[in-house]
Amino acid sequence: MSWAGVLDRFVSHFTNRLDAKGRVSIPATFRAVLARDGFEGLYVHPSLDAQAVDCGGNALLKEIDGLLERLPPYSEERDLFSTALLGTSEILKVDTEGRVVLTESVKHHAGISSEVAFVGQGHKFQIWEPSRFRAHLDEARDRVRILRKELGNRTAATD
Amino acid sequence: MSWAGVLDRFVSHFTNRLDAKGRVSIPATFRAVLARDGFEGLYVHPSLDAQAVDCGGNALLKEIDGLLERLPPYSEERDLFSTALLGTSEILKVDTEGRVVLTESVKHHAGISSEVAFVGQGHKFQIWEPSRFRAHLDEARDRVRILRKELGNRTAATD
DNA sequence: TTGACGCCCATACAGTCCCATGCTATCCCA
DNA sequence: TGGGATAGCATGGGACTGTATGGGCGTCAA
Repeated sequence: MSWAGVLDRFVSHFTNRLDAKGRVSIPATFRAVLARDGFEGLYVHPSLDAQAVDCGGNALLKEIDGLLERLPPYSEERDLFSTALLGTSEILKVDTEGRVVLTESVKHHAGISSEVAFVGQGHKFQIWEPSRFRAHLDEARDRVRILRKELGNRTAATD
Repeated sequence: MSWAGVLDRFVSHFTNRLDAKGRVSIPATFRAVLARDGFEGLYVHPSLDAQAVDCGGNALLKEIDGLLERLPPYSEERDLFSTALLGTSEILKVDTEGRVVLTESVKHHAGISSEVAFVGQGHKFQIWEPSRFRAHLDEARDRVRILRKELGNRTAATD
């Protein structure tokens, strides 16, 4: 197995605690990916579908930008996307210890109070309230199981 | 901070209060973008399809110019657009603390009384009455979910 | 003169920086 | 191979700085 490119992706998940000031450490491995990406700070925006918040750097920003650029200026479509994507985004500062302060809106959207789950998703990662993430994960596993059965006839499942 | 490509975009949203003199602080991060843009003051005009006011600097002006240029000269269409966009525009002065005084017409169009929501939209930002913005945002997110599905075939949507 | 506006200084608070601590996993050497 | 030294990481907390906000004062124009 080749490890090339692995350092560029957010993988695995970690749970860290908020301190009294509302700070939480970004997992060191995620920080390394962000550093490679070259983005200063942490770009975040509430997920449209889940009670989670998408986080990342230039890779995530580029994805969003690419979506917006396809829409004609002054179209209502574009304003809607800008509002929903850029207007709700935030750029969090990362302190020298690699921590961020989550804003109220971020915590509210994800239902976060004392702990935060960081979940790698390749070019980005998500933050969740830990118990909600567990529930989400269980559901996802179930659906994967079903999907794999359906695919079973056509493809050999990899380990 | 050294955010190439990020500092020149309006991102995130903030809510600030009007003081007794009718002044309101432009969020510091937005001021930084305006400074980079090089525009003196703040260019504003009522949004065409929302109860909000579009604000920005040279980048916004350029977009408006570009839009008008694409319309046939001396056409009724062009007259209408230039009236709606340029005729209702104002250039607000920014004081040494980074505050502006909103004109009556601006406040009236957006229904602003005591608080102002600043909403980043990339090359420009909008100002809203906060509760109206919340409502608009809910609607915008709903519609983006739908639009994204329709666009799904053509673009890689964010998940 | 009065009222609106620009300019300047004052202040509270949140955000940011910097240094300290405990824990764990890793390394090194006997 | 075991056990102590070491380095990296999550976490805590004090000090300071920038930002939003409030208010005073002079200026210019009706």
